[in-house]
Amino acid sequence: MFTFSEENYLKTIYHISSSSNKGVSTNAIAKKLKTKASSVTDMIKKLAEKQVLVYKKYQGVLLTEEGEKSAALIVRKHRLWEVFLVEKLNFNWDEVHDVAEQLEHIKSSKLINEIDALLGFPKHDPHGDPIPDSEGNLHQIEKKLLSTLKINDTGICVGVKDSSSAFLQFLDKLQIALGQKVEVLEKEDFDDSMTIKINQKKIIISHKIANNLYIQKQ
Amino acid sequence: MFTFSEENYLKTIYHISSSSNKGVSTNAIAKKLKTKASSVTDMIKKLAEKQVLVYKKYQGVLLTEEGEKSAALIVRKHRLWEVFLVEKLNFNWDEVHDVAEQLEHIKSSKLINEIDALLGFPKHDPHGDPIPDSEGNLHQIEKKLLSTLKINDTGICVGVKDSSSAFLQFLDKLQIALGQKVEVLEKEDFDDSMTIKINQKKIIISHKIANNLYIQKQ
DNA sequence: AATAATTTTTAGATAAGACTAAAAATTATT
DNA sequence: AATAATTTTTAGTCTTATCTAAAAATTATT
Repeated sequence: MFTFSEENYLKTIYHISSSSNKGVSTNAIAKKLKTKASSVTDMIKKLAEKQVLVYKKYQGVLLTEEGEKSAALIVRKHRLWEVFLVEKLNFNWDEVHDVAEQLEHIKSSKLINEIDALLGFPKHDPHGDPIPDSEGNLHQIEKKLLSTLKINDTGICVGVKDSSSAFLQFLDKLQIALGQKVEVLEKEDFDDSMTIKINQKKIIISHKIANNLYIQKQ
Repeated sequence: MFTFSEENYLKTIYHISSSSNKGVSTNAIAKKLKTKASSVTDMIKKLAEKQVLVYKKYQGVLLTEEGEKSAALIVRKHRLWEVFLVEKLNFNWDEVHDVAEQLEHIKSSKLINEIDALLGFPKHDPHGDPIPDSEGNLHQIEKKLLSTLKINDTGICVGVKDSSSAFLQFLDKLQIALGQKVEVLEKEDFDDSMTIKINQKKIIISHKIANNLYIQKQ
């Protein structure tokens, strides 16, 4: 069993290592957790003793198989709670993060399995991120950033890279939602903006937007 | 905002003072929280500084109006979560306590209000205990212990005094549930056992059982 | 009312998790 | 290869919430 704080470290290391797959640096962890490098060093030692990660001084850390599973199960809980909040409790997708951040630490396997069942065993959270199964395995779908598509490419909007409240609310305003079909009509070399057709409408979006929307190509 | 631990103290003091209505002693708190009297003294001082209770050395404590409201809102969360677990997630009434004990500390007024609405604004938890409203007000119904009824008295089973897993499971075995009509047929002076009619059946129950079942008299 | 028993408080210690400041190791730059 | 810049670790401190042991106050008993 892990403490609140240990779980947050595990989850953070899990997220960082998914994007790089070499040792996760002390500073990277500190930055994500908004804490100090010295605090990270302390906690890393503790987690290494608990065998959930491998730590060599100055070399960063890597999760062990057990650590990765534990982390995935926390992420699983986080994402299932997010779906629950949106599907059952009328939360908007930009309101769920902070609450899920608390709910993910509740210890009860029956609880999370029943939530899973109540929701019909969803595979993705409201931001399109995959939900690990009860063994901690994750099934990633193939997706690309909208910014990488070429003119006339089409696809389905399946996720967001940036899930900040500000970005999500902006998408709401543009009436862009996951599941919608997207077609690239034009690309502007000057500022990398794009004209796309989405939700029956033709709109111009900046590179920053296109670079934070995941598309599943057809 | 209160810490986890502060909330547990508040809740405990709230529960103890509801049954006595004079100063709550250090020892009583320590006993309920399974901690030491010295720890209680420390925490009491902290809570007194936060103005949620009044503390005079050697005199026990009393919640202030603010403290009572805060405590009631924690109890509200606890009981709403219990209803949720039973009504929506297939928990049995003897399985809900430990999980609700965790969930009651989640901070989000939207969350608890939506849960309340999802459940249809229930007034009682699965053990028959009243759920404080969002202002922290509690509407107690009139109820008596079954053991105090006389021969030929009838009523509705509305709550349990002891909500230990063991007792609840025992009631399940006897097929006794809240909402059922009860009639007292006989009382045995020798051991204070009773013969009652409940759920279409005539059964004999010990004093200990009768003394832990609340009845609303008709 | 004096003594005994109990309750409560104080004093000092410990563990978890965070911090600052300084030292040590690593990486980058000239 | 030497120095500079950066990263990481160590050492020591702080806060929260707990504990034990002893002292102080209250309550009960003779």
